[in-house]
Amino acid sequence: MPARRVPTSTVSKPIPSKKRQILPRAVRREQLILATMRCIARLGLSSVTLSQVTKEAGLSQGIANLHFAGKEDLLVETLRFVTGEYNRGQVQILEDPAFGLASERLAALVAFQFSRSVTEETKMAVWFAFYGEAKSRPTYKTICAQADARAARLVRQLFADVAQELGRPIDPVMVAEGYIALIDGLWLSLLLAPKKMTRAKAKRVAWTHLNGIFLSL
Amino acid sequence: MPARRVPTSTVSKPIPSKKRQILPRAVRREQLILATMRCIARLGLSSVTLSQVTKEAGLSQGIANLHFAGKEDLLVETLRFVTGEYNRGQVQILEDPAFGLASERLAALVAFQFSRSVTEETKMAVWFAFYGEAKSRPTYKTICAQADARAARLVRQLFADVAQELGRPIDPVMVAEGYIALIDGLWLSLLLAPKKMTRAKAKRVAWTHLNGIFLSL
DNA sequence: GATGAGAATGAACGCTGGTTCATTCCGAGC
DNA sequence: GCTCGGAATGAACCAGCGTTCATTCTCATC
Repeated sequence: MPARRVPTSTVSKPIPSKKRQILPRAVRREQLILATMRCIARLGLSSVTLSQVTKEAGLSQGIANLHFAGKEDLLVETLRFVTGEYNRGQVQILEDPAFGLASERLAALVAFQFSRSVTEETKMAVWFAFYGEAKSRPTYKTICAQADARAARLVRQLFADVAQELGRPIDPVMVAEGYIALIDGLWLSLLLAPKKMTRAKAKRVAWTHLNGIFLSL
Repeated sequence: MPARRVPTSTVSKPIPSKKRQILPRAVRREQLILATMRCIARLGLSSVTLSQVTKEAGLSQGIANLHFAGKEDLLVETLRFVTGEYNRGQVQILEDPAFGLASERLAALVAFQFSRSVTEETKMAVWFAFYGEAKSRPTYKTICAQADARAARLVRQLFADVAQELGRPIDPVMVAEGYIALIDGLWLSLLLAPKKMTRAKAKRVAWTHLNGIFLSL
């Protein structure tokens, strides 16, 4: 059974409409956040400028400060956007009552983590750009830590269920830690060396790991 | 048998000497590189300024441009410094003729990868700061890719040896890919959540993974 | 001790980028 | 169709940063 489709946004440039128009605050904020993501992926977090972002969004220079408290706030909201989207997708799978077996749920999780939508180049570039700065930026660090903690909790629960289902005495905490680290590392390969690491290959590596964990003697 | 000690630098602030003095170019360059590392760890790659770096090094404003082609060049050399040091350490273990068994070599590798010196906060912060920007900076990307490729080659060879030694039919390429991803992910945890992920725990997670790979049925 | 080559300094310069705000103009409500 | 609140604009402002270079000072050599 394939995992139910999780609603995720795609980050591509919209058609430019020449005429000035007034739109709801929420729409403008999202336009700017998506433009920011594209800019981060193209230029890197340290070279993103507001004039680049607003040009990318097809809007005027000053608009970022109209809908966000400033550049830093826009960046923080961009990070929240990415982590929030991922967390919602994960929750949707891990709390979906449609799954009968925990192992099916695990299969859905793996599929989700290496789905096109999650491993989209732009999103992963944003993700790791913020991770790279998180060490020295308390705000980023907090957001990342919260997202990680939420994700870890779900994965631990899932692994405990799988272990019970298979009658295997594993330590869910340690195993979850390892699995999450593996996924992070695979995403990094996917981002930096997409020629060498494809989605399919990454998925196979993840399964090899899981088999080693759950089917070992 | 413990792995032979690999010579690695520690990144701590030197005693400030008030008097102006003339030192060899190589010394000045290293001073500046080490100061840059500390600044990146403290401020993040996107907020590093030359006046911060030179102040950290206890030197004058213009000195960076005297010994490096410019700020960008200093940053690139800093990245090279970190990747180079890691690669040399790895090579030293994996080509040390003193090891009899491949599995002992593997144990030494794991010990090295989670040694104090390698997992020093400052170095890992620098490492991931550059990885976060690598996507959008061809120069960084190239250096990271070369370092990764060198590391991967060594690990593949080692895994092939271990597999043969244990009489296990594994695919060294896939297994190496997975192991490397795991290590990267563990380093990330170590950097971002040192309260939750300690060196000892990370090592145990790595060994659990390896046991799953090499001792599974 | 004197001297010169060049290492080191740090003030000054120009540019870049975030922020501000006077002005423009959209569109909901009457 | 008119009007007015406020969304959107973009030029101007200014702080901060990288870079330069005239000047200072060190030390190897004689």
